[in-house]
Amino acid sequence: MEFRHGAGVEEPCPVCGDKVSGYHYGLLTCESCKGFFKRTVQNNKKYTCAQSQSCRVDVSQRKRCPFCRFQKCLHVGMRLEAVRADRIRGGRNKFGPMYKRDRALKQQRKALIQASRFRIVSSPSLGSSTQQRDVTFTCGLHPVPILHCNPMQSHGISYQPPTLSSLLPSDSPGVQQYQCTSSSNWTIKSEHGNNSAAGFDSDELYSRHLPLRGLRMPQLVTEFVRCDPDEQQLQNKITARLLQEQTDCEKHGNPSSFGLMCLMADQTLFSIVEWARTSIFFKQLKVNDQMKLLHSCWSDLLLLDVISRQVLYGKEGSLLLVTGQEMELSDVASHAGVAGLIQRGQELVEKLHVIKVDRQEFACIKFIVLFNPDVKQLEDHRFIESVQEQAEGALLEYTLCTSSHVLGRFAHLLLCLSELRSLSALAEEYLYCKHLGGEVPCNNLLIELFHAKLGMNTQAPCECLQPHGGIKL
DNA sequence: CTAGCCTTGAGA
DNA sequence: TCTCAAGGCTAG
Repeated sequence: MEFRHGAGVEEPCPVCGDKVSGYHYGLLTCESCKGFFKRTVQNNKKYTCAQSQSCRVDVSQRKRCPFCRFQKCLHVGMRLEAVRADRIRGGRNKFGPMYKRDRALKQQRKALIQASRFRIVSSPSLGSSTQQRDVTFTCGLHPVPILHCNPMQSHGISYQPPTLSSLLPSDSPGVQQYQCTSSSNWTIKSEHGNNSAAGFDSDELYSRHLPLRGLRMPQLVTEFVRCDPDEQQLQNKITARLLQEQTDCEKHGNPSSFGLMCLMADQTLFSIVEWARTSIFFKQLKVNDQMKLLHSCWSDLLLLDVISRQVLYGKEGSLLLVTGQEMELSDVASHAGVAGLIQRGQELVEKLHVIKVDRQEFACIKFIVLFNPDVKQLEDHRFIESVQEQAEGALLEYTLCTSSHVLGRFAHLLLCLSELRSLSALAEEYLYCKHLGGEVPCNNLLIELFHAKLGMNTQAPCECLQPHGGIKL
């Protein structure tokens, strides 16, 4: 039977990714997984896995290992008790109200996301912000005011960072079993309310006017936050690396503040790659897709890292660096070529600060940015799209729980994300000018990623896009 | 054994 | 009466 209820129709089967045909045994699945689950339970089948009980289950390989397929059915939340012991056909079971709630929730979420997107597309303020791009953007080579302490070397540094491809695992992680594949396993409320598949009570979604900060949040948000590195550890790590660079290169003349900033950005990019590499969902992607995603969004993530630090820990009027040091914003902004960028960045920080965006929301936004299904030639496009949808859904549910404004906060965050992307494009432009002026230290990840992105945009083959390619500058 | 299609029947 | 999630059937 075709699934004809509108909402959720585009969602893939959480077990194998095939087309969903309706609610079966607790959640939306495809016809084949429904049949497989029924046969297994009715006939009390016992399977064994010839491998390590972590076989990939997708449309093409679902027949290979029934053990792992059944494990995945249970993992995503299919209900044994929905298979009737008496085998009586027809009628309705006790899950009816649960399906109804889930459908309503999905529809609500879809409508809210669409409404938010519509607002973004039609927002005149955003249109103008993109048009405000500084066409007279100068490529001035004046040094950016330096930090208050620890001036560090940048010119002439024999800096040899690993390439992006060497930071990512060379083998395909695709063989790993998906660990958390469907939003269904935490959006469906169990019949009795206290034993939903992953602990999230969908009734909370309907009491969105109550301030629920501090109460249970969507499990996916918890998962996203768990992937985030500890700020203090990150600070220590990057400071140590930069100090090492400094001692290695003390003999190479006067330090350039811009070069120093590049090194800092470079180190931050390493930490971003490390974050992505070890994050839920991302580690399940093939290396080619991982590289394409990172090549596409590195500058957004880098800027998001800077901005989230200002919002969460920063002080007004100063720029808090990843090393914990502070710079006077007026000093930074006085530098030719970045004034517009700094001002808009500061406005964005202020907006996010006013609405008190928290770690949880930044964690979701990072996943929304990383899992961009618009990136060209992705192998696992459907999975990437579903992760972005799940991240958007998690953010929406979180904002519904924490804000009294149903759509306002979520829409506002997406608007800010749009502004972030616009700003990061501007920052790339600035970096490109600096690069042409020979001011960006060579052999750094920043430049590798920058060139990779240029290659993507022009659709020209770029060696940096190759999984095992190195830096060719 | 799989998976697409068919039949059934309680509840809205 | 209609819906749709159960179980059943069967070709491949």
